[in-house]
Amino acid sequence: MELEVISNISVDCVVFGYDTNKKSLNVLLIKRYLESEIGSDILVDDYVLTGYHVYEHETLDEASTRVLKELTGLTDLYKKQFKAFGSPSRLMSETDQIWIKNKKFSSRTFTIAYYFLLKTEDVGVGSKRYEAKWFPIRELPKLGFDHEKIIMEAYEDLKIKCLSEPITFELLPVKFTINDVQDLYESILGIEIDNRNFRRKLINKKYIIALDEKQVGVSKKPAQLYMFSKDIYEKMFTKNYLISI
Amino acid sequence: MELEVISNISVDCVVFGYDTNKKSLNVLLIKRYLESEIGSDILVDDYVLTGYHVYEHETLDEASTRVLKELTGLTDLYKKQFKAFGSPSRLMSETDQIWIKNKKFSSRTFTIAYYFLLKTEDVGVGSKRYEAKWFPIRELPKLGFDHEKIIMEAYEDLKIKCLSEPITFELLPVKFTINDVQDLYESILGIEIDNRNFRRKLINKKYIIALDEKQVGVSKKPAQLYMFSKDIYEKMFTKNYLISI
DNA sequence: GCAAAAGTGTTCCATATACACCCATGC
DNA sequence: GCATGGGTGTATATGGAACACTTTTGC
Repeated sequence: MELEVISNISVDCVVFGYDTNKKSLNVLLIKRYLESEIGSDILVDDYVLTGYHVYEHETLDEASTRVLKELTGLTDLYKKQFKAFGSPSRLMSETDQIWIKNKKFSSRTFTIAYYFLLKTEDVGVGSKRYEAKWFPIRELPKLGFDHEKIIMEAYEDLKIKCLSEPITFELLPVKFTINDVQDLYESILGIEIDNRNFRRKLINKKYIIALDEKQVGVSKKPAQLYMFSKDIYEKMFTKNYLISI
Repeated sequence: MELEVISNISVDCVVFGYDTNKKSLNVLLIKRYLESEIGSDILVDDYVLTGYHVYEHETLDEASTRVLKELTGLTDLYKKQFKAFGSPSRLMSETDQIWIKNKKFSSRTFTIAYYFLLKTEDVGVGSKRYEAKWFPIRELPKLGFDHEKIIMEAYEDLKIKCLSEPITFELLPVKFTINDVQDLYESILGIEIDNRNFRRKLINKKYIIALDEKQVGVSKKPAQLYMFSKDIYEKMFTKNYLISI
């Protein structure tokens, strides 16, 4: 069977990358640029999410994994399908229409949106044929299609999810300090957290394991390093039915 | 513009209905039945979710609302889009293929799944051209397509969601007793809850309002009736950032 | 020695949990 | 008067929230 794309269905990937040094939660975006053939006016110049149409033989999950691998080379990342977007008007802005006509895409395309979690440093941006760039979640550039909406909905989902599941460790290096984790939560949630309470809470978790190692090469007191044990977490996990409405 | 359906995209609706008297959480399903033209063998005889293809002019939300209105006559229900399903194998069982060929549907259809919450008693089952029937969530019949999977994923989502948002009141009559609410949580979650603790918890909420009314027509001590005030809930609502991982 | 961030303890309060009996009503 | 489900109180334990100073290191 030939590889055949389904012309009206795509996946779009919101790639969240955390930069531990800059304490910045970022989104990976791709340049969208088009000049007119005559006069070389700039017709389209903005950013979009990475995404592509789904192939006939693929599941949605496979399509999203493929798209992400093409851009970053990475697989086995944390991934969540969080919402489908299919409003008739979602690709109807003037620039979107110019783009779609140029690329001969269908103007009624439904997209299934995923988000991925990784460390910003794990992506060799620019090594690929795409012009991809990290943007802090609070400093997004002009975005094409309905991608700003998609990013914001992914972010809302991430904010809720990080409160109840240990997905934050997908955004951190294997070895991290307690303060790294706190900084990350503060970045994601946009709040301040009391350091003493937060430390106590984390250190008491059995799946947060103190290593026999400290930071090196820092010009201050080197901090204790920890790791997260998914194994222990999953073994301990017991569903709780606390009703908090 | 003519009404034109998008042949490879549908919405499917998991309709949850709670029966306060029977203390039963139910799912509304539609009979799928087909006999062979010669010999009248039964080719297809099972149940499916209500759903239909999306029209060109519609959003996904509008399509789901339309489908639900056609079946139940109801609008303005609690609704959540919870997942898209698009595996190439999702409609590939033998009976599904017979059905699809008979109905001339596309065998690679993506569906965007929603769930709805309502009171079983609000639906006049049988009043429509569909043969629709309620089934307790733990006693589902043989289901076509991948609809058992869809229902189970909707149910998992509902279980999580009812712990943190007051969506349970969508499943109860306007006036309810505290024990009604407890029974509902026990039905959804499949657990037992301590009555004294549960009562105290609920009665202390400002948005649970004691009415000047008691049950009538019961052959026992009539219980105090309460209502839920969405207004008060929303005014009081403050996002909490409790990290419980 | 100084700048910079790491690390540390205690008190108070809210809320979850465990647990068993009396009460009001309709029949 | 009795069956049925409605309704009540207390003690304990756990964990969150508030709060400020000392320590360690590299330079």
